[in-house]
Amino acid sequence: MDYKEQLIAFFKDVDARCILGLSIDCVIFGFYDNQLKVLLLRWKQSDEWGLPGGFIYKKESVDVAAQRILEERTGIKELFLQQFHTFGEEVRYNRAEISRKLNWPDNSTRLWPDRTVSIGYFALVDFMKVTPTADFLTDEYRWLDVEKLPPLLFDHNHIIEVALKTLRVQLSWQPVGYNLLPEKFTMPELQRLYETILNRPLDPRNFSKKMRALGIIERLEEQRKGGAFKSPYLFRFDKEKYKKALQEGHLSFS
Amino acid sequence: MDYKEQLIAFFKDVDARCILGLSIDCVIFGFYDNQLKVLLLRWKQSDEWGLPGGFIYKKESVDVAAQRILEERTGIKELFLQQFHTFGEEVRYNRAEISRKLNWPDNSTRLWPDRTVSIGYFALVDFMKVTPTADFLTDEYRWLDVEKLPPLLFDHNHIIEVALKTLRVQLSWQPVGYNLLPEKFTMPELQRLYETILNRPLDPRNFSKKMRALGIIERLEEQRKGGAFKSPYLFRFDKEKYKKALQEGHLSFS
DNA sequence: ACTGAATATGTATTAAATACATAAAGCTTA
DNA sequence: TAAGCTTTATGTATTTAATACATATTCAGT
Repeated sequence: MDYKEQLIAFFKDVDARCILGLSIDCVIFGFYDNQLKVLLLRWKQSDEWGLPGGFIYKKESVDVAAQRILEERTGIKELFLQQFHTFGEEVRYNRAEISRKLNWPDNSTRLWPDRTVSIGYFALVDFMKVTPTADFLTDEYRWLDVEKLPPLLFDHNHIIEVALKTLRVQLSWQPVGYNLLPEKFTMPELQRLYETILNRPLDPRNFSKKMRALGIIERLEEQRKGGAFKSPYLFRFDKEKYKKALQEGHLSFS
Repeated sequence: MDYKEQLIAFFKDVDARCILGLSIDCVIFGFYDNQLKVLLLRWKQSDEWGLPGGFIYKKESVDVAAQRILEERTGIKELFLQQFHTFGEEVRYNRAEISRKLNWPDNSTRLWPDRTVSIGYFALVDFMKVTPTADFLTDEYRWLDVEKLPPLLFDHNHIIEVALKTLRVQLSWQPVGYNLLPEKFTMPELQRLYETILNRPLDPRNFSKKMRALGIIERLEEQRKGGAFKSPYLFRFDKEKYKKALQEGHLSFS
């Protein structure tokens, strides 16, 4: 089977098994090289980038579908995943244009409805734990800096903007930022993460004070050796205390 | 045409003109008698209550559809309306059960998909400006106290809970509460609104100080006469300043 | 004019956010 | 092996915001 035949078979399958006219788009955030990244994919046989997404099985909740899609693409099971907005503009894409850009055989590739409503989820993942797995629709996965995105397919630039805005609000509300770091991290790493997401510098003394006052991270005896300079202490996120604090509504961060 | 015929015709029309498997549910909040109310409807020929909702035309954005549905039902054009969550559980209702409860002719009333994903919007309206307009599907509209809701159809109790939670968070973030009051209101009225939504008492001196410090309401010379006691001053919401403050991100309220 | 029930308001206290500077560590290289 | 460079770690004073709290005023009704 060549690509075109595969495509046709794939969409036939999707149209049979999935809800029509409804999709999921995932904004997967990672943090690396002091920059906030989004995991994007390049469509087969094209130079077009877009968000990983997928469809919802007829017998599957939307949340479960989002989890499934993420797992398929990142290999990660446990992650911070949250619905943030549903995109229901009348015109979110031009079917013919998409077909052309993606080198799809013709408009009849599938029973595409004229429009698709898409439910947006964003995920916060530990960059290092992700092994993006391309499927036959995808040539390549790449982490791109959120500040330097090319024009993406569909309304994906807009979706990422909304996700980012939501992330910023949430960050000032609860310390979701942990999810972007490895299990053990240093205080400066955490600070740079916050600085990156909030897009402003923070004072190291005040930051450290505040984070530690939240009582949901613990400092380990261990230090990170091998850096060129003074060895920083490692910290670990205390999930138990975090959950407890969340339930009691004590968490807010500005 | 009797009701059953009307129903069949109606759903035939919906199925032809609207997106299948996707709906909108509106949680319309109002404030009256020192209580937060939700506008609910009683379905024709039944004792079952539920949220007003509707479907999205094939050529209509979801936001516009929500506005349209609200306007149809409340007569209000300008209102605070916001998408808050999309409900995509696999099982949100039992088609047979609903048909039975609503005395619909049989399961073939329409080409109902086995499931419907619903996009939730909530609206904040000035109770007094609303004239609920029943359509042929509806026997009655009624404002019910959010704290004393009967079991509703579908997952509507759940939807209201999520809306309420969102409203509380938003209230502590920006003073959306104005939208629930008439153009001119007194400080104690505003305070009781906040107390009701946040479900806790507030100190009148601190409350007044804080609200006035936000700089988005103005005290009028006018006082409300005729009450049995000391006449309270009237205040008015300054939309211009509010917008400006929002843009500059100055607004937060806890 | 007296009563009752709500309105209006100021100050002191506490807690949180902010501003700010220096010493210590660890690798590099001279 | 000492000096240098860069990063980490940390405390205190100041400002701002949140909280706690009590009394005089108004006006309809009697």
